[in-house]
Amino acid sequence: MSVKTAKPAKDLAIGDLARATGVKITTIRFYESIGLMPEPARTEGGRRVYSEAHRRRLNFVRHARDLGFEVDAIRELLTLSDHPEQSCARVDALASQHLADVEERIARLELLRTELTRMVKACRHGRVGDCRILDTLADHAHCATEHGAVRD
Amino acid sequence: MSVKTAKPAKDLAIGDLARATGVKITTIRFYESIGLMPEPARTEGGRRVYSEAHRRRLNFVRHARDLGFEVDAIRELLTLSDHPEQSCARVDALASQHLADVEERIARLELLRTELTRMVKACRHGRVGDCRILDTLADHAHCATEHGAVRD
DNA sequence: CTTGCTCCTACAGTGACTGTAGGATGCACA
DNA sequence: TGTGCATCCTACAGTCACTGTAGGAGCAAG
Repeated sequence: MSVKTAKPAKDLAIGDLARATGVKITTIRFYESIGLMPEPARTEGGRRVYSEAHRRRLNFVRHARDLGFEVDAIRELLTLSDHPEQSCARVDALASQHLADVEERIARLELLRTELTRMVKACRHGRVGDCRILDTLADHAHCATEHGAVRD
Repeated sequence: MSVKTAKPAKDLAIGDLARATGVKITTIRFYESIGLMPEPARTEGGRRVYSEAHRRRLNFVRHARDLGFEVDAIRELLTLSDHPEQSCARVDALASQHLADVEERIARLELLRTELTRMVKACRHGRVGDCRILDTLADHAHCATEHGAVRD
């Protein structure tokens, strides 16, 4: 009763994989060098040959990076997804922590936005000598970001 | 009619300057190496000696960094502030551009927050094999950040 | 056989610092 | 005058997640 849809198991060159996932060739090689992607098979000429499993894994990595997860977190998520019987509490914790980080960055950036908006509005478009923006930078007596700067 | 308050013109060691501005010693030396701070005088033993002018300049740099300005922008702001007769249009442009950058980053992070919140809420706290978070990372059919990822 | 695209390795560069090693200086106190 | 210790010095490697470059080799079509 085996179905007739023979899986093509199509091999992909690194360029094909790059196009299929939207990850640059150099980045794929970089992911291999840091162990995010396994070392693929090679042709006789030494070129990398990827499978569908590689494509799925790289998609996972890319999506996690798009969501801002750090490489170490992605490494852990990949390990976790290889153990489907375990509790997903750790997955939840990683995602929740990342969400908290994102929210903190938003909060800091909103303080920055407030301060910068005030600065820009104060500008009278005169000469540098009378510039309120530079005054603010020089004096900085009342800055919203005084305790705990942003540092991106 | 000269006033009696003789300016002390107090010299500062690098550690004093660090305490006065909240910038680490290593960072002060780094700013000197990239030309944000001028090379100070030295004692006979080779230690850096700073003046009040240095302190003011370093405060300016620190405040600008706290507000997220990049080093190149700060370099330009410093140059501008040395020419008080010029128009401050360029200062305004730098600050406005930076504000726009901050707002764009906020917008991107808010998309991220939406997506991450959805992911975390979908988690059923079961086993990894049923994890919705990992599903989202693997499939990623409907991601808000599909066009233009964050990359911090 | 040649053209031109794809791919290879190895390494340096990015930004804004931080950390470390190994040694010199300078000042207070005995 | 000695000694102990905080402060300071230079030089360089490490951080993060890539990106860019140099110099060459593989491979398919014309």
